[in-house]
Amino acid sequence: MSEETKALNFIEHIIEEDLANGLPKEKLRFRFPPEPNGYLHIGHTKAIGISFGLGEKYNAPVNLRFDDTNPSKEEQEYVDAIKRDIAWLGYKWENELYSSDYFQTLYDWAVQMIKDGKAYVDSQSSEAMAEQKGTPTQVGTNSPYRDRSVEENLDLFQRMKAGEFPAGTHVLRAKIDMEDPNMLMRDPIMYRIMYAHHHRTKDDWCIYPMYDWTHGESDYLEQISHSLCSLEFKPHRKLYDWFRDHVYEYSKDELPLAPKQREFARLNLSYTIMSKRKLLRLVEEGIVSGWDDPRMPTISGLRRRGYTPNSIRQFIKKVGVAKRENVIDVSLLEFCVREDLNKSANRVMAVLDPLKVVITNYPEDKEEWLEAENNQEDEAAGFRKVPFSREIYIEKDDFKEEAGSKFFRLKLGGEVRLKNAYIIKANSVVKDDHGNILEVHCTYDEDTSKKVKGTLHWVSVKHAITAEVREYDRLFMHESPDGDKDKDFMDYLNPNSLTIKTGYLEPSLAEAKVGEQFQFQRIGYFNVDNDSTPEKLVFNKTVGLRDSWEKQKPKPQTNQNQNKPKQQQQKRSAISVIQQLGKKYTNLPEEKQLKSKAEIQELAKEVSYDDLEPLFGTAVKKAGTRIATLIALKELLKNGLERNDAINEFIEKAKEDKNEILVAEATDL
RNA sequence: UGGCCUAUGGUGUAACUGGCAACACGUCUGGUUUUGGUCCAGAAGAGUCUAGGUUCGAGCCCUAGUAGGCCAACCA
Repeated sequence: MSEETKALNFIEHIIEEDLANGLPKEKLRFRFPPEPNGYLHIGHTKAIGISFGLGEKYNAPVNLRFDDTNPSKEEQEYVDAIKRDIAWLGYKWENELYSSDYFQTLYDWAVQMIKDGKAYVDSQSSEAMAEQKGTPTQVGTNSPYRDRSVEENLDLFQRMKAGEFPAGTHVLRAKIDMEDPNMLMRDPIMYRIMYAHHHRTKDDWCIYPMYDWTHGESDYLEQISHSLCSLEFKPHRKLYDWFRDHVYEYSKDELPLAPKQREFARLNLSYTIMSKRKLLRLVEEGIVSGWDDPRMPTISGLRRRGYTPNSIRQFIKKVGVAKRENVIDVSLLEFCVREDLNKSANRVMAVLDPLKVVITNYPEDKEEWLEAENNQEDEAAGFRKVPFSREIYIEKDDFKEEAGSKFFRLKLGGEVRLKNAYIIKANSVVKDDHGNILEVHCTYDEDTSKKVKGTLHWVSVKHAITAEVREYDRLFMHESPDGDKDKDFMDYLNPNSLTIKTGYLEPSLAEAKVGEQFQFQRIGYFNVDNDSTPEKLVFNKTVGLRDSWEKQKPKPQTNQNQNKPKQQQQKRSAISVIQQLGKKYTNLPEEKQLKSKAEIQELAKEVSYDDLEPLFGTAVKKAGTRIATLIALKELLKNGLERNDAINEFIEKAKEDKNEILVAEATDL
């Protein structure tokens, strides 16, 4: 195994370090712990990719554990969807587990904690407890029940479990420190009473453990070595460790490994939302057709849209892992699907916005079946036949009566190649009363060896089959729809996120099956939607082809006002740029020094003496800054600045400096 | 009147124990091409938030500041 020293992310560094410090490689174990209360989305794929990716990299097991401690929000439907999505991405979990499997162990440990005086039953209202909890900037105060005896706590807790109390009357709390600056340490709740039906444990329990008391302990029970989660759980780490250290004392003989939690920044995608609650709202309010609507950022939505597992895994690989907040541009995701589909999708011809072309010198009854290559990127893809006849459709955009030389599609008097067929020349147009073009009349030439600049896709009118084609645009018009706290994300909905067209397709598509993917040549990648039937084909546009022609045309209107954000990073003052250049100056190779020097001289024109004088006092050690200052000063002197004592002193000091460059700059003064 | 985390080209990530900032996307040229796609060649774009300090030498270490994020659910 030749270790090519690939750049590691910070989590991999941690693991490598643990390994180097004696953690046996066989002890490595990870987990992905979704709560089954919604569908997985593109943000989750990052967490999935990290933990399962690590499992693949180190050949370590990865558990799929459903964090199902809140029966009121969780459902079997979500469990099934989550499993389907992870499997579809191509990941294999070692065990399918549920936090609810550990309820009894958790309970036993809790009893142990009570006996050790580390937990107590509180019997106040949630309001009273919230009040005592304090605020981030204000310490909390102890509960009046904090010092109940062990016997009383034990009795109460058992009776909570037995169902003797109504919901909300008692809770079990860890006894930690109400003055801890970390609010999670202020006697966090471990159990609450809930008379709810659990999707797995049914009605066995009426007390349910809270996240903090469940999650870390589940990790410990599964002997997870590295418990990876997103940044907002960072404050929980202190509590994670506190709970873990206690149960470790109870069970270290059977469970020798103490897991550690580490946190990474979650993924954000521009122009989309990632909150399960908000996605649910889109579903419930009928904005989208369901969790798998192709416009949804859910995994099932992306799947239906035509994204491939491989493209999503590539995407996750490319976005990397770090600890700072980030917003990934959707163009990266689009790049990843195109890259994948380019290799695998067969090319076909489809016209989505038809204009009829009549080839006047082609016999009325004649038809030919011409050979077409399925995918030039894949030799094995083979060939198929496409029918040609006197009347064909081309794309409306592909014809103009008159156009400049930059437009190398069809224009009157111009020639263009029909993909897989002949070269045609446009001679005249037929228009209706309003001047709309109805037909273009062309003549064809059988000699296909000619050099012509443009190539168009087309489809024979007589042979064309029709299909419903759904084109999607981003769901939101704002780069971060939920970024503004006092603006509802629904206000940014894009009313045109779905466009339905009738497409005219080459007949080979008649047998296309649900899920099959194609490149409609010169347009984009499309797949057959679930709604498709043999009687009525339905296609989704996955993503358009890169289009360098579109970019040259003047932008229609509204969109892409990239210049708007224009972050008001106030232009940095000339003097501060000079300082910065100076900082580096002495480290630069000579060539770059000259460049910097010229730049400083240029900037000096915008600098006043008052800007410069404070820099005379720069520490002797900072030779670079002094050089830059001197260069700028010389420029000012050249432009008529009078010398004064401060200047003279600065120059004299420069002449005596040990730095040669500085001395050299000073000598000619 | 707190605590914790973060700060590198437009975006995202790199830079092994300090040694003149790399890769990808995007952008712009040019070439090839029966897709204005793909592919190939090349370019521009940051001197690493600011100010001090340690060092022969700092994006990496220290101090202070600034900016952004997170923390007050019987949610996870």
